[in-house]
Amino acid sequence: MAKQPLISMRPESRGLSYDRPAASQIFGFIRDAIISMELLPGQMISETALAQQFGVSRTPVREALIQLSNIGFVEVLPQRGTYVSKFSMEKILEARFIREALEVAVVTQLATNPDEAVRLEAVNRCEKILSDQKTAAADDDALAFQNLDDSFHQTLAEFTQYPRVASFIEAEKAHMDRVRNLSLHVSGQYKRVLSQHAAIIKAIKAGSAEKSAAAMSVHLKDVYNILEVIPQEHPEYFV
Amino acid sequence: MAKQPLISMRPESRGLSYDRPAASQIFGFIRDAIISMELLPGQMISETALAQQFGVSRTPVREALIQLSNIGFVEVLPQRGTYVSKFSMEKILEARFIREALEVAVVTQLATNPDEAVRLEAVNRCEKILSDQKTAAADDDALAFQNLDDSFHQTLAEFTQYPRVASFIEAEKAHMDRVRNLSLHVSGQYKRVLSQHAAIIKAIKAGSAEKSAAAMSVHLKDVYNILEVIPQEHPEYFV
DNA sequence: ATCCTACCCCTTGCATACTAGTGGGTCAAG
DNA sequence: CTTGACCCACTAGTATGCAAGGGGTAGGAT
Repeated sequence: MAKQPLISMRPESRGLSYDRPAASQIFGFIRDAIISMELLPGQMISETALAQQFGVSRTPVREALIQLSNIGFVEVLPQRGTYVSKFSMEKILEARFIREALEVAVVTQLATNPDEAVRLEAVNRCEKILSDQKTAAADDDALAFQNLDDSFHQTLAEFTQYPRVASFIEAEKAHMDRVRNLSLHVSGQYKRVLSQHAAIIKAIKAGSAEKSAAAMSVHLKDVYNILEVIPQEHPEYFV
Repeated sequence: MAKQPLISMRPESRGLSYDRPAASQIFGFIRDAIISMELLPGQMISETALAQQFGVSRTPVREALIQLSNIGFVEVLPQRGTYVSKFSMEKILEARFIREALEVAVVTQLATNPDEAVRLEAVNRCEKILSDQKTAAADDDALAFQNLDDSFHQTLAEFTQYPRVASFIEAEKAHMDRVRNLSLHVSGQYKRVLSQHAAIIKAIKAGSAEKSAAAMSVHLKDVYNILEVIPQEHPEYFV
């Protein structure tokens, strides 16, 4: 009997593109499936099953899973199986710590950038995103809101000119998005996030490193709210 | 004819341990060889050659190389070869930026830790390392000095209780150690490093987040000195 | 002499086969 | 009914073979 596929794929995306390494594409598929909670914490994901589903051999799947274990999304237990990582308070706080460290450094560098034109462009682009976010909040479109939140932080990171900084932030952010996607507790949070983003922009515009850092720090500590309710609502996903 | 082995191995370490995945062990071997400049930037390292040398198949070697490419130590060019990454000013500055962001956050957290006993233990352990470092400097033992420098920063990072923070710092530091190992420009630097470490300890002891962060920031910006001479001395290792 | 072309070797990417080890399920003994 | 041993199915780790493509080289044409 055919098992339930681990990852649902639309027909047009069932096949992998031929002009890019299969392992890299598979990595992206699984990562997105984990972030969106399509693959649930604690769930076993077999190399063989994924290989059949993607129509490839175990080798590229295995390479993708190794990469995912590096960023803490799965855990590979030799001779036992590969499992989607469960949440743990320690790991979430760790991701938050790393992300805050990086993002504080990002806004500090940006706010103290002597080239005012650069600061202005950053501010303009972030204000555009913020205004779109207000629209998304008004429409109660949580998905769009979250994507724009991503854009906001990525845009800031790109101004460091250090691509790995942006990718690190994205990776650490993903850990928290995963938790956030457990339930849509965002309705009441729209307003707070919007005002926090506005405060960050304002501080950068003013060229104040201290205020920028403080505003970012406050913003990123906001997840503590969620962390007080979610573990109790979904204890099965926590270690 | 037998080619020159890529990595020199002592007889007793020529074989891999059987109770640990081969890929992981090989990863460590190659990483250390790259940091110590035993494998030179730009040098080609073939999967086949390494496999023969370690007495394994290409598979575990390949997995190790993929991991090394993730941390930017090698570059895998499909159908062309795998090469030890050359230095680039951008990548070095990027590593420095990430490391500063993390280490500043580390000492900030430590300095503001309300539990004074924890601060005291951190200070004590770091002072012990610092005193060993003074001995190493007096003996002009650059290798010991560098190892102790590692210990100093790792010890601080461990006090965050976030293991990934320590490993990130270690990884970013490795990029700079690689450059540093190009030549022993350290003789004149001993004194500066020692006083900078002392300043960091003093600020933590005083419980001042601002002073701790500033002291760490100054310390990590010190590499700029090296970066002004090394690229000119070894242009062949830079892109 | 120079340029172009065809070929061949070597590279990584992927597929397949095999090994060792874990955990569960079954069956028999107490 | 409980408990223990054994067997089997399935896991990840590794070995090996094949496919596809890039690059250098040799040889011929101009």
